Amino acid sequence: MRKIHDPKALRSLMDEHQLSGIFDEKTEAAMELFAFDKGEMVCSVGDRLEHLFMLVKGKIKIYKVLPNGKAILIRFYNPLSTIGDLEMLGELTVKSSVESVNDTLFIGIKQQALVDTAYNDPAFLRFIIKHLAHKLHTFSNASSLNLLYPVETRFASYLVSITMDENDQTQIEEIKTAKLTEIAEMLGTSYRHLNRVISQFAAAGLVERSRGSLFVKDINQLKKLANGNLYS
Amino acid sequence: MRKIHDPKALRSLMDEHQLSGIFDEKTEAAMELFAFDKGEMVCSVGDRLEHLFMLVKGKIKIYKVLPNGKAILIRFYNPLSTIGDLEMLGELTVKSSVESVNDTLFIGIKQQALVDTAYNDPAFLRFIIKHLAHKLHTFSNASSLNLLYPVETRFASYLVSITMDENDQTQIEEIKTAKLTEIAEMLGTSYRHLNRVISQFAAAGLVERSRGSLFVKDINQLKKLANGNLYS
DNA sequence: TGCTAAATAGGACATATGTCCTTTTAGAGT
DNA sequence: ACTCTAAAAGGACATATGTCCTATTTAGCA
Repeated sequence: MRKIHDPKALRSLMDEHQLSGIFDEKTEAAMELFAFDKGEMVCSVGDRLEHLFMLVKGKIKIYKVLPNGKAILIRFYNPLSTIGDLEMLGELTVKSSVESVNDTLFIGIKQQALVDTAYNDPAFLRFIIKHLAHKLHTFSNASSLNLLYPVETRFASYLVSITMDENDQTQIEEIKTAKLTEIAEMLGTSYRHLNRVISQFAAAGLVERSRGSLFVKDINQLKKLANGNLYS
Repeated sequence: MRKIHDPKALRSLMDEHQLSGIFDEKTEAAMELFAFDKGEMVCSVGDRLEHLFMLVKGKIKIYKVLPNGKAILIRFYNPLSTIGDLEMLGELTVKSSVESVNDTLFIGIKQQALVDTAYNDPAFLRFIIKHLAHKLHTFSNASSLNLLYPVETRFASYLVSITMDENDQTQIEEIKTAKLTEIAEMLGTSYRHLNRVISQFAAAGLVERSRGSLFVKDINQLKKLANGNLYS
């Protein structure tokens, strides 16, 4: 995590996401810009967050570590999304892990500034509520669907999510299988089964596998399989 | 839905749930008491809510109707929970269906009153945020677990949820299988498979089946199977 | 009471997925 | 280049669940 002191960039990002002028000045004054690198953890279970973050650029991955020690993918977030809203205003410690999928930028508000100013700014609080509501809604969608669709569909969706950026442009076509095991866990399935699905995709020409990497070959077909991109 | 004009009861329920004095007077003044009967719908998909409700007594069931027309259980709520927060402050129309499991009481705040007063009451907004955060948290828990546990576990959990009241007392032991088909949908499984699980439970003496009703015989054993009651 | 339609239960088989192992491959180190 | 080890791939079989169909029961009604 790097703090970036660049008021002009901050202002421009706020404009881009229509954040300017809706909060009171004290809240705005407390905002700073932060950058995370690809693969960097934004927060982990048990952390005590020092900032409330609003994702303004890049993509992040939310997952949960279960009692049995396994991780399961909850979803991806694109801008504009908030991180730490639960923790700041409800629970105490982080309950999910958040990882930066590519290079990301966040607008952050320090905990103390929240207490001093944003806590009493109805516009800010309504902003948070709106985003929480959106999270809850998309999340309940995703998870009902999760229950209903096979791993094949979920994996296609995962590939699409990780391959497309926020403007629906193909971003990467090669996926480093950090460990396929991890992806399997994320999808709530076993490594063995994920493997089967990959073989199947490979046979159909949707992906190509070589030396521990996956290459997406036919993103459009994958999109069809994904049934409307569950993880977005 | 019946509006109940009983300021004393309202006051006493607010006390019981530590709601007194945390909002500003205008917000409090806008609160009214509502009752729903067992089985009554609190809201359905597409509705435009006229009130924000806080469940103060009884139990409600949240489910979602999917594109394919099927319904799937999201969860049960006990007091104190809010209904309509998303709709009032984020989305426009109701996205999930809410049904009163038994006789319930809600504190309601009319939409107009929200706009006039509660919208600008930071304490109230923080209250909503806290409850949204809790929903999101418990919900993400439940749904990750859902992905991991078999129908057997989910059904045991369903039985426990519907059988226990908010004080963990056994409430009903007979379950009218309104239509087992519906329960199957709620659990995201097929009628056929639910049937298998029931037979299995019956064979193990956990439930008894007769003339379209289910009788819970061994709630403790069911609790064990439920693995910590996913739906709560 | 007997008849019929709908609800319920269950049989047979197919598919999705999990578990456990074995084989193959890719790289690191010599 | 050779060997060794860990990651990756995949075979074999078991289990969970879905689909389709048939048998049985229930409940209303003639």
